[in-house]
Amino acid sequence: MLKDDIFTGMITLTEENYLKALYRLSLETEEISVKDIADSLDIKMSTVNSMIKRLAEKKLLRYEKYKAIELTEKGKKMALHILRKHRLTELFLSKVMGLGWEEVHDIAEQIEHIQSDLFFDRIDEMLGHPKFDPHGEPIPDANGKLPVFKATQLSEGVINKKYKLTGVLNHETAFLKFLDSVGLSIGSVIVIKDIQDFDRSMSVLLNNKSKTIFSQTVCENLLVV
Amino acid sequence: MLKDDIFTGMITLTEENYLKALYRLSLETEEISVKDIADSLDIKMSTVNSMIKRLAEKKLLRYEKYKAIELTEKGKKMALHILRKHRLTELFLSKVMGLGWEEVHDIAEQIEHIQSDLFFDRIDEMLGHPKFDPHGEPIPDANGKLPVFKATQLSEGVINKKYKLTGVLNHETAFLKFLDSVGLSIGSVIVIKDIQDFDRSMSVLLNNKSKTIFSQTVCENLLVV
DNA sequence: TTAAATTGTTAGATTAGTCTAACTTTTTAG
DNA sequence: CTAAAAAGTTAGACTAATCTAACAATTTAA
Ligand SMILES: [Mn+2]
Ligand SMILES: [Mn+2]
Ligand SMILES: [Mn+2]
Ligand SMILES: [Mn+2]
Repeated sequence: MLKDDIFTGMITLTEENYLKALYRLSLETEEISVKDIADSLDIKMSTVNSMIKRLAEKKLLRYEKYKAIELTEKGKKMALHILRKHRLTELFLSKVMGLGWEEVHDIAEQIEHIQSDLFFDRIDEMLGHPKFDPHGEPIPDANGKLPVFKATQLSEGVINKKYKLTGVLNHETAFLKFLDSVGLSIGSVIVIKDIQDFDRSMSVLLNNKSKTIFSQTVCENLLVV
Repeated sequence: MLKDDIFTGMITLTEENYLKALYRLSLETEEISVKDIADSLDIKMSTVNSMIKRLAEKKLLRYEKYKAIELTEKGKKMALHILRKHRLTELFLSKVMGLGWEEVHDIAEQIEHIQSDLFFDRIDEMLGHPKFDPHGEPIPDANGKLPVFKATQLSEGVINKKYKLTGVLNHETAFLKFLDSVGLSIGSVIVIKDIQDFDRSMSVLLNNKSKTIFSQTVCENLLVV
C-alpha cells in the first residue's frame, strides 16, 4: 500500500507550521535561511535541515545546500490557506464568541489545523467575508488572494493629522491589554499633538477624548491610515 | 530536563482517542478487551497492547496481562472531559453555526482536542449550559457529571402511545438524512399504529401528520420517552 | 587574507505511534 | 478433555519529529 500523502497532498500539522513560518519570513526577509526558520519555530537547525528536505520532496519549497530557501507556488498557496483559517478563526472568536483580541491567537493556532472546508466557509459567511482579523491583519480569500492595504506606523506620523488605527504589529497580551486600558481599538482615531525630540515619544489625542503619551515603541507598533 | 508529561498530566491526541474509546466501551461491555479497543479504533491488537501499557504507566487505566482493562477515575474523568468538548462542539456547530446534525461529528472529532478552557466555557455559556447534543447524547458538565436520562428504543414501544424522539443511536450520515427526509428531528412526536409480526416493522404516525413504515433497524436506532 | 564566528550539514539517538510476524495464553467446541 | 480457534503478547521494523555532537562551509572582521 502506497502512502496516501503522495496522492492527497496531505500534510501534517508540523509541516503546516513550517509553511506558515516560511511564509511569514518571506515577508520579512529576501533570503530565508535555515537559522531563520529554526529561530522562528524555536527548534534546532539540524531539525529544520531534515524537515526542509522533506518539504522539498513534496514540492512545497525549493532547496539547495547552503542556498536560500523559497516556497513554491504550491507551498505558498498552502501557507495562505492556513493563514486564512487562522485569521478567520481569530475574528470569529472575537466577533461571534466575544473573546478579547488578546485571547484569540492561542486558540486560533490550534483551530487553524482543523480540516473542514465546511467549517471555515461557514465562519467566513457568518462574518460576511471579512478582509481583516482583530489585529488588522489581512485575511486571504478562498483563492489565497490578500486584500490590498497600505498602512503606516504611527511613529512615522505628523502632528495634527487625523489617523485611524487599522492594525497592530505587536500581538502580545500585555501590549493589547495596554491598548484596551487607554481605550484604543481598531478604528480608533488618533491625533498626534506633539513629538518629543529626545525619545521620539508622542503626545496623542485618542478618539477626541483622552490625551496621553505613547513611547516610540508603542507608536512603532500601531498601524494607521 | 524531565518530561513535562509527568508533571502536567498532558496527554497526546492519540491517547485522548484511546480514553474516549475505553469510556464508550465501558458503557457497552463489562469486560473491555484488547480486541474491543483494536476493533473500535481500527488498529492492530499489538498496537493497542503497547498503548495500554503506556496509559497504565500514566495511571489512566488498570491493566494486567490477559485481564480486562479498566479506566481509573483519572482516566474516566479525562474521557468525560473530551466527550464534553465533543458534544458541546456538535451542538455549537448545529445551533450557532447552522450545520446539519449529520455534518457535525467529523468536525467535532477534531475540535474536541483543542486545549482551551476559555473556548469551551464560552461555547457552554452561549448554549446556556446544554444537557444534550444534537443526537440526544448527554453532555457531561464541567465536573464530568452526566445528566440523568431514561429513554427506550422505539422498537420496544407499544401501539397508540405518544412517544417523543430524544435521541438516535446510529449517527451515520445516511441514517440522519433519512430521518430528515421523513421530517423527524429531536423532539418529534411518534405514535406506533401497527407492528408487523413477521419482520417487526412498524407503521408510525409522525408529528400527527405523516404516516410511514419503519423497519426494525430504524426503530432500534430511535430513542424515545 | 587568514582566523574566528556563524551558519549549515550529517550521523546517530530518542520517543510516539504504528505495523507484521512469530509465539503464547485463554476460550470454545467437539 | 483435548484440539482448534480466538485473543493476547513480544520482538523487531518503520516513519515523523525531535535532539546532541561532530564536522563542514560560508561569512565576517581583524
Ligand atoms: Mn494570530
Ligand atoms: Mn491576528
Ligand atoms: Mn459525535
Ligand atoms: Mn453526538
